[in-house]
Amino acid sequence: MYLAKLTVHNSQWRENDQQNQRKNANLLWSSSTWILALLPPDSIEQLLARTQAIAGLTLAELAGQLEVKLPVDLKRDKGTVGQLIEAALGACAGSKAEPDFPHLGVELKTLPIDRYGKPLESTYVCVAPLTGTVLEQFAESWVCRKLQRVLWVPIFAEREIPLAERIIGNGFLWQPSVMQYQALQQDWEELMEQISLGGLDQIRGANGKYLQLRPKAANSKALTTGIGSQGEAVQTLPRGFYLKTSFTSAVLAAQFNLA
DNA sequence: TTCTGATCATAA
DNA sequence: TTATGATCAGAA
Repeated sequence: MYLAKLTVHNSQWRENDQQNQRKNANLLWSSSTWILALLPPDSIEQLLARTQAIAGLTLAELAGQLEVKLPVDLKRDKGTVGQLIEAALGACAGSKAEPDFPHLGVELKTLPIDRYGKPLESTYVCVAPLTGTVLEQFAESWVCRKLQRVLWVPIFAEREIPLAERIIGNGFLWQPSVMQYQALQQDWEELMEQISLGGLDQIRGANGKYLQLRPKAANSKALTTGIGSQGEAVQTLPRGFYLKTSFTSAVLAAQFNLA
Protein backbone atom coordinates (compact mmCIF):
# COMPACT_ATOMS: atom_id res chain seq x y z
CA MET A 1 0.00 0.00 0.00
CA TYR A 2 1.29 3.42 -0.82
CA LEU A 3 0.14 7.01 -0.67
CA ALA A 4 -0.32 9.01 -3.78
CA LYS A 5 -1.54 12.50 -4.25
CA LEU A 6 -4.29 12.95 -6.71
CA THR A 7 -5.07 16.40 -7.94
CA VAL A 8 -8.37 16.70 -9.66
CA HIS A 9 -8.78 19.28 -12.35
CA ASN A 10 -11.87 21.12 -13.33
CA SER A 11 -13.44 19.55 -16.32
CA GLN A 12 -16.41 20.34 -18.39
CA TRP A 13 -19.30 18.38 -19.71
CA ARG A 14 -18.49 17.40 -23.29
CA GLU A 15 -21.89 17.52 -24.80
CA ASN A 16 -23.21 19.20 -27.88
CA ASP A 17 -26.83 19.32 -26.90
CA GLN A 18 -27.06 22.40 -24.73
CA GLN A 19 -30.50 21.57 -23.47
CA ASN A 20 -29.50 18.16 -22.29
CA GLN A 21 -26.47 19.71 -20.73
CA ARG A 22 -28.59 22.00 -18.61
CA LYS A 23 -31.04 19.26 -17.81
CA ASN A 24 -28.57 16.66 -16.59
CA ALA A 25 -25.13 18.12 -16.20
CA ASN A 26 -25.61 19.82 -12.87
CA LEU A 27 -27.32 16.81 -11.47
CA LEU A 28 -24.89 14.17 -12.62
CA TRP A 29 -21.54 15.85 -12.70
CA SER A 30 -19.55 18.13 -10.49
CA SER A 31 -16.15 19.62 -10.81
CA SER A 32 -13.74 20.42 -8.02
CA THR A 33 -10.19 20.21 -6.85
CA TRP A 34 -9.15 17.78 -4.16
CA ILE A 35 -6.22 15.92 -2.76
CA LEU A 36 -6.73 12.33 -1.77
CA ALA A 37 -4.87 9.24 -0.71
CA LEU A 38 -5.00 5.70 -1.97
CA LEU A 39 -5.12 4.01 1.41
CA PRO A 40 -8.41 2.30 2.12
CA PRO A 41 -10.91 4.87 3.37
CA ASP A 42 -11.50 4.49 7.09
CA SER A 43 -15.02 5.81 7.06
CA ILE A 44 -18.05 6.17 4.84
CA GLU A 45 -17.51 9.92 4.89
CA GLN A 46 -14.00 9.60 3.57
CA LEU A 47 -15.10 7.19 0.89
CA LEU A 48 -17.79 9.62 -0.25
CA ALA A 49 -15.34 12.51 -0.22
CA ARG A 50 -13.04 10.58 -2.52
CA THR A 51 -15.94 9.71 -4.74
CA GLN A 52 -16.82 13.36 -5.08
CA ALA A 53 -13.20 14.20 -5.73
CA ILE A 54 -13.05 12.18 -8.94
CA ALA A 55 -16.44 13.28 -10.24
CA GLY A 56 -16.10 15.30 -13.43
CA LEU A 57 -12.76 13.82 -14.43
CA THR A 58 -12.29 12.05 -17.71
CA LEU A 59 -10.92 8.53 -17.50
CA ALA A 60 -7.72 9.73 -19.17
CA GLU A 61 -7.27 12.40 -16.52
CA LEU A 62 -7.77 9.92 -13.70
CA ALA A 63 -5.50 7.36 -15.32
CA GLY A 64 -2.87 10.06 -15.70
CA GLN A 65 -3.07 11.00 -12.03
CA LEU A 66 -2.77 7.37 -11.03
CA GLU A 67 0.05 6.91 -13.51
CA VAL A 68 -1.54 3.97 -15.21
CA LYS A 69 -1.95 3.37 -18.91
CA LEU A 70 -5.43 3.45 -20.35
CA PRO A 71 -6.27 0.97 -23.14
CA VAL A 72 -7.63 2.34 -26.42
CA ASP A 73 -10.96 0.59 -25.95
CA LEU A 74 -12.60 -2.03 -23.76
CA LYS A 75 -12.77 -4.89 -26.26
CA ARG A 76 -9.98 -6.69 -24.49
CA ASP A 77 -10.02 -4.85 -21.18
CA LYS A 78 -13.62 -4.88 -20.07
CA GLY A 79 -12.85 -4.48 -16.40
CA THR A 80 -10.44 -1.59 -16.68
CA VAL A 81 -12.87 1.17 -15.73
CA GLY A 82 -13.95 -0.62 -12.59
CA GLN A 83 -10.36 -1.26 -11.61
CA LEU A 84 -9.42 2.35 -12.23
CA ILE A 85 -12.17 3.60 -9.94
CA GLU A 86 -11.22 0.99 -7.37
CA ALA A 87 -7.68 2.30 -7.36
CA ALA A 88 -8.80 5.90 -7.07
CA LEU A 89 -11.03 5.18 -4.09
CA GLY A 90 -8.62 2.88 -2.29
CA ALA A 91 -10.50 -0.39 -2.66
CA CYS A 92 -8.66 -3.53 -1.69
CA ALA A 93 -7.35 -5.21 -4.84
CA GLY A 94 -7.80 -8.85 -5.60
CA SER A 95 -10.62 -11.15 -6.54
CA LYS A 96 -11.86 -12.12 -3.12
CA ALA A 97 -15.52 -12.95 -2.69
CA GLU A 98 -16.23 -10.05 -0.38
CA PRO A 99 -17.19 -6.37 -0.68
CA ASP A 100 -14.68 -3.92 -2.10
CA PHE A 101 -14.59 -2.15 1.24
CA PRO A 102 -15.03 -5.00 3.74
CA HIS A 103 -14.62 -2.86 6.83
CA LEU A 104 -17.33 -0.50 5.59
CA GLY A 105 -19.58 -3.17 4.14
CA VAL A 106 -19.69 -1.31 0.84
CA GLU A 107 -19.65 -2.78 -2.67
CA LEU A 108 -18.40 -0.60 -5.51
CA LYS A 109 -20.11 -0.69 -8.89
CA THR A 110 -19.40 1.46 -11.91
CA LEU A 111 -22.44 2.06 -14.08
CA PRO A 112 -22.09 3.06 -17.74
CA ILE A 113 -24.79 5.55 -18.70
CA ASP A 114 -25.86 7.56 -21.73
CA ARG A 115 -26.45 11.33 -21.93
CA TYR A 116 -29.87 10.96 -20.36
CA GLY A 117 -28.57 9.11 -17.36
CA LYS A 118 -29.85 5.73 -18.51
CA PRO A 119 -27.70 2.63 -17.91
CA LEU A 120 -26.13 1.16 -21.04
CA GLU A 121 -25.48 -2.28 -19.62
CA SER A 122 -26.88 -4.70 -17.10
CA THR A 123 -24.91 -4.90 -13.86
CA TYR A 124 -23.14 -8.06 -12.81
CA VAL A 125 -23.78 -8.94 -9.17
CA CYS A 126 -22.19 -12.29 -8.40
CA VAL A 127 -21.89 -15.87 -9.57
CA ALA A 128 -24.92 -18.06 -9.09
CA PRO A 129 -24.55 -21.16 -6.92
CA LEU A 130 -25.88 -24.06 -8.97
CA THR A 131 -25.70 -26.82 -6.37
CA GLY A 132 -26.36 -27.35 -2.69
CA THR A 133 -28.55 -24.33 -2.18
CA VAL A 134 -31.89 -25.86 -1.28
CA LEU A 135 -32.00 -24.45 2.22
CA GLU A 136 -30.48 -21.08 1.47
CA GLN A 137 -32.50 -18.00 2.29
CA PHE A 138 -32.36 -14.74 0.39
CA ALA A 139 -31.06 -12.80 3.38
CA GLU A 140 -28.00 -15.06 3.48
CA SER A 141 -27.49 -15.13 -0.26
CA TRP A 142 -24.56 -13.53 -2.04
CA VAL A 143 -26.97 -11.43 -4.02
CA CYS A 144 -28.47 -9.90 -0.91
CA ARG A 145 -25.16 -9.37 0.82
CA LYS A 146 -23.58 -7.77 -2.22
CA LEU A 147 -26.47 -5.38 -2.71
CA GLN A 148 -26.85 -4.45 0.96
CA ARG A 149 -24.86 -1.28 0.41
CA VAL A 150 -23.55 -0.21 -2.98
CA LEU A 151 -21.49 2.78 -4.01
CA TRP A 152 -22.70 3.47 -7.53
CA VAL A 153 -20.34 5.43 -9.75
CA PRO A 154 -22.00 6.42 -13.03
CA ILE A 155 -19.72 6.82 -16.03
CA PHE A 156 -20.82 8.85 -19.04
CA ALA A 157 -19.86 6.14 -21.50
CA GLU A 158 -21.75 6.17 -24.78
CA ARG A 159 -19.94 3.88 -27.20
CA GLU A 160 -19.13 6.67 -29.62
CA ILE A 161 -17.11 8.40 -26.93
CA PRO A 162 -13.49 7.25 -26.86
CA LEU A 163 -12.64 5.52 -23.61
CA ALA A 164 -10.18 8.24 -22.63
CA GLU A 165 -12.83 10.96 -22.93
CA ARG A 166 -15.52 9.27 -20.90
CA ILE A 167 -16.43 11.20 -17.79
CA ILE A 168 -16.79 10.03 -14.22
CA GLY A 169 -20.08 11.06 -12.68
CA ASN A 170 -21.23 11.71 -9.15
CA GLY A 171 -21.05 8.49 -7.20
CA PHE A 172 -23.49 7.89 -4.40
CA LEU A 173 -24.20 5.39 -1.66
CA TRP A 174 -27.33 3.32 -2.04
CA GLN A 175 -29.32 0.80 -0.07
CA PRO A 176 -32.30 -1.06 -1.49
CA SER A 177 -35.67 0.29 -0.43
CA VAL A 178 -38.16 -2.12 1.08
CA MET A 179 -39.89 -2.45 -2.27
CA GLN A 180 -36.65 -2.95 -4.15
CA TYR A 181 -35.54 -5.54 -1.62
CA GLN A 182 -38.78 -7.47 -1.95
CA ALA A 183 -38.66 -7.34 -5.74
CA LEU A 184 -35.13 -8.69 -5.77
CA GLN A 185 -36.04 -11.36 -3.25
CA GLN A 186 -38.94 -12.53 -5.38
CA ASP A 187 -36.80 -12.79 -8.50
CA TRP A 188 -34.06 -14.53 -6.58
CA GLU A 189 -36.42 -17.07 -5.03
CA GLU A 190 -37.97 -17.93 -8.37
CA LEU A 191 -34.62 -18.34 -10.08
CA MET A 192 -33.10 -20.33 -7.24
CA GLU A 193 -36.11 -22.63 -7.07
CA GLN A 194 -35.79 -23.39 -10.73
CA ILE A 195 -32.06 -24.00 -10.36
CA SER A 196 -32.52 -26.40 -7.46
CA LEU A 197 -35.31 -28.25 -9.24
CA GLY A 198 -33.23 -28.99 -12.29
CA GLY A 199 -34.75 -26.32 -14.51
CA LEU A 200 -31.52 -24.50 -15.15
CA ASP A 201 -31.59 -25.14 -18.89
CA GLN A 202 -34.95 -23.43 -19.19
CA ILE A 203 -33.86 -20.23 -17.49
CA ARG A 204 -33.16 -17.41 -19.93
CA GLY A 205 -32.13 -13.84 -19.42
CA ALA A 206 -35.73 -12.79 -19.71
CA ASN A 207 -36.70 -14.58 -16.49
CA GLY A 208 -36.93 -12.33 -13.48
CA LYS A 209 -38.22 -8.78 -13.46
CA TYR A 210 -35.11 -7.03 -12.18
CA LEU A 211 -32.68 -9.84 -11.44
CA GLN A 212 -31.68 -12.10 -14.28
CA LEU A 213 -29.52 -15.19 -14.66
CA ARG A 214 -27.08 -15.21 -17.58
CA PRO A 215 -23.86 -16.96 -18.57
CA LYS A 216 -20.79 -15.73 -16.74
CA ALA A 217 -17.81 -17.54 -18.16
CA ALA A 218 -14.68 -17.29 -20.21
CA ASN A 219 -16.62 -18.71 -23.18
CA SER A 220 -19.45 -21.05 -24.08
CA LYS A 221 -17.27 -24.10 -23.49
CA ALA A 222 -16.55 -23.37 -19.86
CA LEU A 223 -18.21 -25.84 -17.52
CA THR A 224 -19.20 -26.16 -13.90
CA THR A 225 -21.43 -28.55 -12.00
CA GLY A 226 -25.17 -28.03 -11.95
CA ILE A 227 -28.40 -29.92 -11.37
CA GLY A 228 -29.92 -31.78 -14.32
CA SER A 229 -33.60 -32.20 -15.10
CA GLN A 230 -33.67 -35.52 -13.23
CA GLY A 231 -31.85 -34.13 -10.22
CA GLU A 232 -28.53 -35.58 -11.33
CA ALA A 233 -25.23 -33.72 -11.43
CA VAL A 234 -24.44 -32.35 -14.86
CA GLN A 235 -21.77 -30.15 -16.40
CA THR A 236 -23.19 -26.81 -17.46
CA LEU A 237 -22.28 -23.24 -18.26
CA PRO A 238 -21.47 -21.12 -15.20
CA ARG A 239 -24.08 -18.44 -14.58
CA GLY A 240 -24.15 -15.13 -12.82
CA PHE A 241 -26.82 -12.85 -11.41
CA TYR A 242 -27.24 -9.51 -13.16
CA LEU A 243 -29.39 -6.47 -12.46
CA LYS A 244 -31.40 -5.42 -15.48
CA THR A 245 -31.12 -1.82 -16.63
CA SER A 246 -34.70 -1.15 -15.60
CA PHE A 247 -33.60 -1.63 -12.02
CA THR A 248 -30.45 0.46 -12.09
CA SER A 249 -32.25 3.07 -14.12
CA ALA A 250 -34.75 3.48 -11.29
CA VAL A 251 -31.93 3.72 -8.77
CA LEU A 252 -30.38 6.58 -10.73
CA ALA A 253 -33.71 8.27 -11.27
CA ALA A 254 -34.43 8.33 -7.57
CA GLN A 255 -30.98 9.62 -6.73
CA PHE A 256 -30.89 12.40 -9.29
CA ASN A 257 -34.58 13.23 -9.52
CA LEU A 258 -34.67 12.29 -13.17
CA ALA A 259 -37.92 11.80 -14.99
C1' DT B 1 -32.86 -0.18 -30.64
C1' DT B 2 -32.91 -3.46 -26.99
C1' DC B 3 -31.75 -7.72 -24.96
C1' DT B 4 -29.64 -12.17 -24.36
C1' DG B 5 -26.01 -15.11 -24.74
C1' DA B 6 -20.96 -14.90 -25.41
C1' DT B 7 -16.71 -13.17 -24.31
C1' DC B 8 -12.02 -10.85 -22.42
C1' DA B 9 -8.21 -10.00 -18.79
C1' DT B 10 -6.35 -11.26 -14.47
C1' DA B 11 -5.48 -13.29 -9.71
C1' DA B 12 -5.29 -17.11 -6.62
C1' DT C 1 -11.64 -23.46 -12.05
C1' DT C 2 -13.79 -19.79 -9.77
C1' DA C 3 -13.71 -15.44 -8.39
C1' DT C 4 -12.99 -10.38 -9.47
C1' DG C 5 -13.82 -6.39 -12.93
C1' DA C 6 -17.43 -5.94 -16.73
C1' DT C 7 -18.72 -5.00 -22.09
C1' DC C 8 -19.24 -7.04 -26.66
C1' DA C 9 -21.99 -8.13 -30.50
C1' DG C 10 -25.42 -10.57 -32.98
C1' DA C 11 -30.27 -11.92 -32.60
C1' DA C 12 -34.79 -10.48 -31.84
